[in-house]
Amino acid sequence: MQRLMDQWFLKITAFADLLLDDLNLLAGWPERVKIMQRNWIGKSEGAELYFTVEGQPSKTIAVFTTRPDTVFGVSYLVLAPENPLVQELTTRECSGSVKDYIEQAIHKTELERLVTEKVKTGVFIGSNVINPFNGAIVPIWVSDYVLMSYGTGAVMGVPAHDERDFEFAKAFKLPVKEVISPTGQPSTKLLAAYLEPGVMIHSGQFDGLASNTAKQQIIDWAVKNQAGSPATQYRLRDWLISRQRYWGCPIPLIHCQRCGVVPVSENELPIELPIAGVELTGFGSSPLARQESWVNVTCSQCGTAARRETDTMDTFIDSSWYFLRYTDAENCQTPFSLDKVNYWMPIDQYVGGIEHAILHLLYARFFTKALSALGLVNCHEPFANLLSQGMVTKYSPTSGRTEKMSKSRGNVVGTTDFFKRYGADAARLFTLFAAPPAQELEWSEEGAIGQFRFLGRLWRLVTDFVDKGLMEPEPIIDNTTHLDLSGKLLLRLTHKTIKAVTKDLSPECYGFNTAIARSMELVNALYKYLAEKTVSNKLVLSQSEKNLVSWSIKNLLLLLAPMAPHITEELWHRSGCAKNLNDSIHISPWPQYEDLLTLDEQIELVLQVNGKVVSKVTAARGLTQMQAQQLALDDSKIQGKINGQSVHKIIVVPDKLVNVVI
RNA sequence: GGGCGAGUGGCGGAAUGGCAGACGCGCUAGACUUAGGAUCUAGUGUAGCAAUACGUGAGAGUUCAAGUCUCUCCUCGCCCA
Repeated sequence: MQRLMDQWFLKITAFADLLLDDLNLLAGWPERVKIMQRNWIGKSEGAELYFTVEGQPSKTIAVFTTRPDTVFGVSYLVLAPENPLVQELTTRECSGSVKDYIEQAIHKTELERLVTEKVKTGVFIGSNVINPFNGAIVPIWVSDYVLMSYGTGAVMGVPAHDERDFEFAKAFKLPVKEVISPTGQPSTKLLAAYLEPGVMIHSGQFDGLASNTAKQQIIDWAVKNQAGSPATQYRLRDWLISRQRYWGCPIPLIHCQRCGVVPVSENELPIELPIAGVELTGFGSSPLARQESWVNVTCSQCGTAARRETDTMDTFIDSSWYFLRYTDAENCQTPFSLDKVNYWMPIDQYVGGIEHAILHLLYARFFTKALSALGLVNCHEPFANLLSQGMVTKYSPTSGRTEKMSKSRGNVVGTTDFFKRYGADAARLFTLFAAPPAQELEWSEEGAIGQFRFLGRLWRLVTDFVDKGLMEPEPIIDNTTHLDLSGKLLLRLTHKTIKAVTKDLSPECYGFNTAIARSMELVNALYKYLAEKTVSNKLVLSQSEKNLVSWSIKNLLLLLAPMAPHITEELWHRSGCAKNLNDSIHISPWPQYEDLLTLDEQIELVLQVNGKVVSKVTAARGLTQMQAQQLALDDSKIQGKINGQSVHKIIVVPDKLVNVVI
């Protein structure tokens, strides 16, 4: 059941164009979020056309349409049940059926009314209108597929070129008049609405034009003849902020008999919720309305008795600007100061769930634009970069499916127990490792324990090395460093890892999962290297090798620090890398790599015949095209495949692959 | 019904148009151990003893070369109606 109520709205529609256009400024936002916002705002351009009521030349009905080019195909007009014109224009003979119809229509929700598959309902109200373009007399109907809140609450019915109108006409045997055809020739029989552009027919002086061209000419004609005007509609509605709840920020307005609606004066703000004697019954009016001592106040303008507004605000209000308060949280005078808010805003990186793609992010953008228009903040957009992370999911025993983690689904995992057993670093590492951040993440206890094991490996690697007295807190790697082949490989892998992790952690990438995988590879390689250098249970390293391993470990810790902050800090101190007790790994400079040192001396060249891998050879890096070709042609397996056939061409991808096409 | 996204081993997932399956989980075998749900080593896409063949939802196309680009279809998810 719906009922009519006076409520408060914020006029977000006044910013519709700005909110739409400025999406183009948001290069750092995911495309799909911008698309959702665009659809939500739903700008459609077209015209309002005026139909004069037959027999009442002073009365016209305005309809909004995106397809003025179909106006010659109008076979009826439909009013929304709530449209006041229904009462005015219903004839006495029709009043009974119209009244019954409206009675049942207002009990339906908007969603029910707009379902397209649903059988169309409606009744004729007895009056007719005149089509200003061709003078045709068409009947006025009332039907619930038209909403009062969109456009003018009235639409023109063009069954030949609109799906819903087609259904409606079929249901009530109304004429279907084709006015646009793909070929310019009338169709023999229309089995469905034709929605595409085409050539105008049965449209008087517009016949033969392309329908897209005719659109503008029809609007021009309407303007010249006072039969309409260009118009733009938005799907976006004004933001209803009234809630009939106790928990919420009171709307700071007073209803005065004499002055009307008056804002509460600034020195009386904020209005606090009454605490004593509040009953939360869940029935009837807002609990606040029953708090007489709170509700009864004096008008801040005239001083006579008045009543407070008892609606509270939508909580989206708070989330629309909290980030501005964060810039100046201890300010007692104003919500935030200009210099601080302008120093920090816009936010470099905002992270939020995809479920906020529309409402929260649109409202926050709206607030920023409104405050910007008032000169309270300089930026026009609050969030420069947006990462919309996926939801955490888990198998739910109640439904038997993997779904969003929530209390109601009974698939929540408490962090406290997990932290006690495995630590916060393991939990953090797992959530970063299990999937890329934008994707859904399925919680798995086994997977998280895997991260715990990895941290154990890291811990033993570092502490064993330190306990053996081999750690050099200030390792020097230069041209006095002499390394064997496996030492060179470890040096190179460390440079490669720094390069890869640095790229993975950059805002363009945010590949935390691969960053962790790279770090694991480095840990594995360090174990392998140390095992290789252990002879009959004794680890023997030259000074150069001690420096190498120390340097590698130090960089490894730095790379992992953002993702496993606690254990890396502890190891940083234990390994003597911290300068003093107050020093921290988290303020240490990020590791540097040398591109030249990431390159392998020997590479594996893949040899293909017709795109299929036939052989692989090890070769020096940087071979010329000719050298690589020759290498392939000399290979015995390649020769076997060629087997005397003529070679059409050879494609060489330097340092990667040679493809012999026969 | 519309919009958007995604389909890759037993599982989560890697892969500037250039060796599909990095890394991890799980599993298998072994070592160590009083013990193991600890640790270490090796193996692990499918079929096959093997050589090899086949493999990224299905089908077509572009290309010397397609998980990746284009088209059609199927399934799932999210948002909207």
